[in-house]
Amino acid sequence: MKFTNLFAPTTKEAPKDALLPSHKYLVRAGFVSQYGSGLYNYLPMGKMVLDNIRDIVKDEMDKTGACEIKMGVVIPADLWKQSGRYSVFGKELLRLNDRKNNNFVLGPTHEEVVVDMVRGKINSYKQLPMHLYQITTKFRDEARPRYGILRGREFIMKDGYSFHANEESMQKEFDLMEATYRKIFTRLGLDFRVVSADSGAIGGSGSKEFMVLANNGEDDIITCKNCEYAANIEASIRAKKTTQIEIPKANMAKFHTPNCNTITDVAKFFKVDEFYTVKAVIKKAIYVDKEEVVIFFLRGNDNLQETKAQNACGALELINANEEEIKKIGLIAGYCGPFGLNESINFFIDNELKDEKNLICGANEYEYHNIGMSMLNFNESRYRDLVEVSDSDRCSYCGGEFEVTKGIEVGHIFQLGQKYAKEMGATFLDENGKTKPFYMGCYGVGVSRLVAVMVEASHDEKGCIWNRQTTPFDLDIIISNIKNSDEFEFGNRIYQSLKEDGYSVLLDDRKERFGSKIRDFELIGFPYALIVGKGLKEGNVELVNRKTLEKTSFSVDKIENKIREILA
RNA sequence: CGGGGUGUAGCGCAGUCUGGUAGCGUACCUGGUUUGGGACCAGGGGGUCGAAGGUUCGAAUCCUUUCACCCCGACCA
Repeated sequence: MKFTNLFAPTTKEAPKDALLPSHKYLVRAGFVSQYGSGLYNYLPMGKMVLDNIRDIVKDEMDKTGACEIKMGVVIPADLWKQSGRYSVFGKELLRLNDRKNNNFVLGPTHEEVVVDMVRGKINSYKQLPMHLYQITTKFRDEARPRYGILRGREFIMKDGYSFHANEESMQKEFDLMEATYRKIFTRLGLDFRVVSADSGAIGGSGSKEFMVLANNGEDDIITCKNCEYAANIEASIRAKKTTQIEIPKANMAKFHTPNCNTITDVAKFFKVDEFYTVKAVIKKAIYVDKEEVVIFFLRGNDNLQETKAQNACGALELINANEEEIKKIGLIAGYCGPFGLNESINFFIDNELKDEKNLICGANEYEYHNIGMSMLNFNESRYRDLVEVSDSDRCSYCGGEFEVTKGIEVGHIFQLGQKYAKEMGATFLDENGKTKPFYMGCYGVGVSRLVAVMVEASHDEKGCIWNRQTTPFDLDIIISNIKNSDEFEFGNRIYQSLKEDGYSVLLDDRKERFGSKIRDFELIGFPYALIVGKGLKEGNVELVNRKTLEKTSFSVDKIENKIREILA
């Protein structure tokens, strides 16, 4: 490709709203351009990178025996109603009507479509397992798109769906996909961690996320400094919290505690550690058809993990309850405790409080707390894991210290089980001729997001630094001055020769000054540049390594073999 | 969805308070001189000032409505 034929509008200045390096450089170097909130065009080089990533993903997927398909973007709402997700998915699901006023959605994910596709066509255990995947555009109407293509509304992902006759087969595929994803991200050259994750609205269990560690990540990751344990904070577990501080032994009693509506005040009042107090977090849970106030009880020195809390009560969403709502059901903010609650009130208690004694908690009476309380006699179903793990906690596997880091999610694999097949009536006959819903797994890779992640993981103050796996071109041949006929001819000759042998080269034949060309090379970030310039008079050209910015001089008769050797 | 901000040439911005011929940098076009780190000289093109309505002799500027984009938060299979 000649630069004069390439549409690559580079700029000196970044768009004012670009914050992250990946956003700035992808726009400045002419890889992508924005045309609406969370909507981006891929310019030629952006498309090349996207295709390079796509090819790696496809290659590894095909090796596992999965089949590539292509499902539509516009989906009849009825399919989403069958699975029940039409009402559950929330505002990220863009709903629209056609001319006949029928409801449709733009596909944010394709479980419904793929189940509908195989329903009635795969009807025997002999046809299983089967894995179908696609690499295509999705749409999620994000509340707040940001960070360029890292969190766009329209994006490209690889989503695969596997069908199985039993759980073992599903788990085997899950493990195969974990191994496959490791290969994909390793080939891309990324530093990633596989973490336990929350399954979110998609449902299912035992999901794992693939996280690229990055300061600009949107997810909090807990990693153990000592062992392999790593988890998204939404799903992380810890060794049970303990304390050396003396137990405030006391008989059950009620105390007048004026002005003690925070845990700090209560602990101070009784001169005990916050560890021995019970915190009540009052939330309003939103369900498909109703709302209710729910209370979550934790240790005074723990914080509520909202995703865990949401999962505990099965709500679509948790919001803060306001004072009026709290009052209305007879609760007193600041003095709320688990004992003596009205039977109609829904509440959950953190697992770690189970059977604990000598606790201080609100008495559900204005300015009164109970002391010497024991967490006995609550129904087992009240107990859930609710705490937010922090870096002061210890690993439940090895006792090691935790570290909290930021990560960008680039892959997520789920064991869906029979959820979708049951809801949508997708069944097969097993060995005994019995009707069974499929077991399913689903597996996603954020292909367009990876374009940004590659830059986020590899750039410097001058621009992008692409690796050989993803770069649009391996080599940029810079003709310093196209009016110098020797330079122009030599540049063209070596370009033709390499191109004919299938090397990925770009010839910068623009009528620009040397400075512009070298800066564009650094901004765009091809792995290598060949400078054909003033050294040519002495029979020399220079090879530049983008990563190190080192320039090495070679004689004109050796350079081509050298390049062939490097790019081999 | 809550709080805040910004819309003026392709891009980055000034002008708005205090109404009076729409500007600067950069990019672009033409000619010339340059040619190893984003050159210089000369000439030139490009705007319904986000949109609609109002006040006024006169609106980028004042008033009302509206749309878009961005930031913080909530949210994010």
